[in-house]
Amino acid sequence: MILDNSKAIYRQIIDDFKKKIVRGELQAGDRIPSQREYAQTVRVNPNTVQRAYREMETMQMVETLRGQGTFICTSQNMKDAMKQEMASELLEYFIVQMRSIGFTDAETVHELQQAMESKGGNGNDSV
Amino acid sequence: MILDNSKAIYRQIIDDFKKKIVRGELQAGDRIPSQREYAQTVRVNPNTVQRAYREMETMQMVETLRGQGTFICTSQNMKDAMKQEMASELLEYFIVQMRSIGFTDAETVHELQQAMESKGGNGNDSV
Amino acid sequence: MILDNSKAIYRQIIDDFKKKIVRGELQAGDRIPSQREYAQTVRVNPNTVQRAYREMETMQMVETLRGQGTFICTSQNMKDAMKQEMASELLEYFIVQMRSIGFTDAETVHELQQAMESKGGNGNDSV
Amino acid sequence: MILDNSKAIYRQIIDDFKKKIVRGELQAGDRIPSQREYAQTVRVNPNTVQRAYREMETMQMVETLRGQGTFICTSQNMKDAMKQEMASELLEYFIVQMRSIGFTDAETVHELQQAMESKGGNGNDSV
DNA sequence: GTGGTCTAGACCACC
DNA sequence: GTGGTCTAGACCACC
Repeated sequence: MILDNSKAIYRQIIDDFKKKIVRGELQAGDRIPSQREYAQTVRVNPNTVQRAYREMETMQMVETLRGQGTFICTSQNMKDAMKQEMASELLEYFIVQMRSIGFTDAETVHELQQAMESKGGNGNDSV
Repeated sequence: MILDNSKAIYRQIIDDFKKKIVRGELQAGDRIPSQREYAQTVRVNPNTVQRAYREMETMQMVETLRGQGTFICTSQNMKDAMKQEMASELLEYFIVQMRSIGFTDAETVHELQQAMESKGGNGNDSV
Repeated sequence: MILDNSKAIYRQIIDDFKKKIVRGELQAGDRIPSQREYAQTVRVNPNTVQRAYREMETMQMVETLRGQGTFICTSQNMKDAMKQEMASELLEYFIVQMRSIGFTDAETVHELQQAMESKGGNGNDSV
Repeated sequence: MILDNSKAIYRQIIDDFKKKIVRGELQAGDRIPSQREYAQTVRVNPNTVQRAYREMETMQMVETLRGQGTFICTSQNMKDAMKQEMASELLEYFIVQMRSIGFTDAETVHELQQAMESKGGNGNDSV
């Protein structure tokens, strides 16, 4: 994972796990690295990792089993909510930026459809 | 302007000027801050600013008159090209991200149209 | 390579590579010295060499592969253009100087032809 | 006068006077600056200027009248010789460079004639 | 004041 | 090892 300073590091850590869960790279029951491990690989202060893990526990994204480690425990509902939340952020950013450089909403939709075609379908549209 | 470390500083400076030009905040003939001024306000080394300005000169976004300053000199063609380039980047990022979290292209278009409505038109669609 | 202060060092470096390419001493695919190596041999700051290399990259004279080095990548078209550009500079300088010391153009041509003979052909004129 | 370090400074000083004489900017009888004046305006060590002036005196390009200054004293013969010498240097350099970038002598002559035309006659060819 | 060049040296990413 | 970015600061040329 690559960190930047656009937002707090612990937030970036959480968002990274969210992405992996929504994308299906991590599933309920999967073990994630220990805080110590994680802190070492990402070169981040262990306290920062602890804060991220604690918040994920509060949100019920993960659960910690003493002596065993930390595990993903997202329900389907939670995954759906996270997916919608991430989509909202992407949509918000996309709309604001396109408007700010002078595209009308209609133009933006048109450009989007064209770009999707030229980039090839994502396979989900096929029968 | 706020800097992060997601990309090189000199690149961020260039992109910021591009945005301002495409948005019409800066027009051909406008003088931009001197290298030293700019460096002071964004707290960056003058050499870094100079690199950004030099590359903008190469791209013919600006022209510099020694002893006088640096001036915007973008043609309409160049503005159009920059607008399209910026749109392409936004589209690319948006499409890739939405696909990666499991939206089909059709769903993405639908979500976009809904989000646009709920955020209010951008004024360009109205009569 | 010998540096003087008639023009910027980075320009002299670029011009030296141009000459070598036009003369065929360097060909597409050839690796040129690393920035550090070059800086040491000509006793110049690595940053100055990097600026020269970077501008050559922009001009598409070379391409750089991070971690591997910098390589000549001039097309035949580019070589022809560089050759003509160098010739133009030489011609411009020669004509201006000869005129300034009082030679008519006809006299200059005559002097040139005489000098060529006395210096021996360049081998390309012979049968 | 602009100095570079391509050759010894005193040589550059002499050559500069030669040029001015051959071009007619300086004529026999004209007074040139005192050594002290010259050293100040060109920001050069007075000893260097002295060496240049002394050599010009030896060559009989100038003569120094005690208490009055230094004066140009070139004969027509000397001017012709200097003109020819300067031409030789220009020719030598031009021929070598054009050959080195791959022009045959015939091509060089052709390019020269074309360049002379496109730059307009020097006025000496007219009736 | 303005921009242009250069040095010295740090730290990073990729190989 | 390679190139890429950035800082700090000097000195120059043009206005």
